[in-house]
Amino acid sequence: MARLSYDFYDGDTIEIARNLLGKIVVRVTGGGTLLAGRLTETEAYIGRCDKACHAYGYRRTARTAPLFLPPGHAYIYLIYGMYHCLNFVTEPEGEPAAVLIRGMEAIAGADFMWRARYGDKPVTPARQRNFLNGPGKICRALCLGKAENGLDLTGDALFVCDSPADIGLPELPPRRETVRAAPRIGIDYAEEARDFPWRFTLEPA
DNA sequence: AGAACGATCGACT
DNA sequence: GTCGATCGTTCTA
Repeated sequence: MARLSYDFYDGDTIEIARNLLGKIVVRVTGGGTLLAGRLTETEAYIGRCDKACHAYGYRRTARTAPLFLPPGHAYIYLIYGMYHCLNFVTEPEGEPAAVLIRGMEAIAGADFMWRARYGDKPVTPARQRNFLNGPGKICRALCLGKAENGLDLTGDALFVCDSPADIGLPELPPRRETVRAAPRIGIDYAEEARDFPWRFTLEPA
């Protein structure tokens, strides 16, 4: 199946965060279930210059080690003791940086993801609105946790492709959309980096 | 060894 | 809008 290669991730993190919007994240679970979502929200984190990045100033610890892997790997960490966040490692190897995956629309395996998020709870408008609009929710839906930290994004368990056709699904109807840049969420401690407009969302034009 | 702190979420006023 | 849950990671000593 066609997927984005190493080269896509080997570059400027902000550019990649924008370029990821509209792309299809594909996850194949341990049980072989195909899950996919269209990316609608991302954030850039760059260790070299960004106090909000876990690897700010090239800080290298057990947790940040995956950020020093070559571009095109997954960085997944536990936050607030109960949620995981998925990132794609970017920049040339040795530059710790990544794109946080914050939002997507279900493309494949929606029923499986719903169950992973809500169990048997019934469908409600509120749950539909809040289905996949946060980093912790996405990891829950895609069954991503500590075990998947460091995964190679050119492998078969987790990757990104340009369109649903790349995984044998029908193309989506074209939509008029624009990219909005805004300050990132939940990093008020990060001093000047708090205001960097490195959060990108895909919105109706 | 102990303390402080989250790149969040869902329940609730 | 506010607030508590919950625990691994990191830092200090």
